[in-house]
This record gives sequence, structure tokens and C-alpha cells, in this order.
Amino acid sequence: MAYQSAFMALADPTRRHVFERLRGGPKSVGRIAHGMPVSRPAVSQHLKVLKKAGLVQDRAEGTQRVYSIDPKGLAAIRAWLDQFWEDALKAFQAEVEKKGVSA
Amino acid sequence: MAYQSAFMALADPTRRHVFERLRGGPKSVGRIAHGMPVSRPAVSQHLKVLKKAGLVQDRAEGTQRVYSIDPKGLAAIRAWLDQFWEDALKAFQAEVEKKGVSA
DNA sequence: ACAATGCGTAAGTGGTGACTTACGGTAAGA
DNA sequence: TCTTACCGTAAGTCACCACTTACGCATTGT
Repeated sequence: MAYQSAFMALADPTRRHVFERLRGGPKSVGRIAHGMPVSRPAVSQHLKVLKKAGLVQDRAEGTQRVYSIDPKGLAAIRAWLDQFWEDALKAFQAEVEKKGVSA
Repeated sequence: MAYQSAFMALADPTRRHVFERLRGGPKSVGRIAHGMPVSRPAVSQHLKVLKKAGLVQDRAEGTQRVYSIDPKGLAAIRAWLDQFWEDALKAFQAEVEKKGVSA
């Protein structure tokens, strides 16, 4: 049941922005924070939340800390979505057939 | 770009609980609120947010208002996830090949 | 017309979280 | 060793959001 923290984590725009910066590949904290409208400690705090949600992972590389995307968190959301999607679509189609809703 | 409000909407546990109550099919506000630890107006407010995010839709049925799941919101999240998934996995695999990470 | 039901909204409050600056700790270079 | 770079954490502040009660509106039944 880790999709809860994953949703919480991705809800914040700034945090999602941090997360999306890792899409192209691993980056250090400094490089992530560079050019962002918030301070570097703020980015660190966001990364902490993302890590706790299983969305990112980190490794030490000399004096700097490199973060990368952890597929585990995304997989959790995807699993929840897939399960929900099936039931919801089924109920939705049953509703369409019963009521004849077009739009 | 509606996935932003969708994530925001699904981040709150109570609101997600409201949303999940619609999985089995359309329900009136009263039936949704019945048995929940929050008041009925609170449920109304949550439904308002969910509707704005494209996650639910409503129709009038006599004196009561029936809410059901709107696939549009889920589709938005799924699209974002799919797009992200592809890029992230690609970068992740490139990282695995380069570094030889096993776990 | 009047009462009753079902719901949305207004107004106000408490708690949480996102941000800041300041500090401490670790690893590399001179 | 001393400095420098890079980062996480502590402490404090401020805005926002989830919730409550009170109220108003529309629809149905008598």
C-alpha cells in the first residue's frame, strides 16, 4: 500500500518538478536545485519525501549525492491505477448501456 | 495537462476514500457520506474537487445528486505515467548497464 | 401552499506542510 | 591539517487546506 505516499509526494508541484528533473537520468542535488525557484535545502527535503515514497533512490558519489528514479514508486501507482481502471470502466460501461449516455 | 489537479485530488486520504466508494458504481452524496467519519458537507467539498479534476461526474436525479467516476481524470494520470514510465525505465536500464547495479 | 428531504455553499477554525536561514558533518584538494 | 565544496538537518514562520456548523435553494409529497 505504498501508492498513498506516492500520491502525496507527487501532489506538490515543486516536488513533482524535482522528480521530473530526474527523468533524463541521475543528477546530483546541486544540479537538481540549480535554476529552481526554491532553495537547495528545500530540494533536499523534497528528495527525502520522494525517497520515502519509493520514487527515487540515492547513492554517494564522492562529496556529492546522486539521485535517480526508483521504478518501485511508479509501479505502485500503476498497480493501483490498473486495478481501479478495470472496475471503474466496467461500472462506467454498465452505466452507459443502462442509461444511454453519449457525452 | 490535467494530471496536476488529479494528483492533488487523489493525495488526500479522505478524498481518495470518497473516490474509491464510486468504484462499484454511481452513488448519491448521502450514500457516499453514510458511514464515513466526516460530515456530509465535507464529502460535498471533496466531490467538488474531484469533479474539477475530471475524476467524477454528476447528474441530478430527483432531489438527489448522483456521482459517478469520470474516466477522463484517470486517463490523464495514466498518460502521464506511461510517458514518464518509458523515459524513466530507459534511463534506469542505461544506468544498470553502465554501473552493473543488481538491487 | 406547506413541510420535508437532499444537497451545495459561506464563514470560521485548527493543523499540517512547504519554505526560509543557520548550522553541523563528511569527503576531496592543497 | 586546514580549507573548500556539497549536502542533510534543526528551528521557525506563513499560507493553505480539510473540517465543522449554519444557512439557503431546489425538488418531491401531502
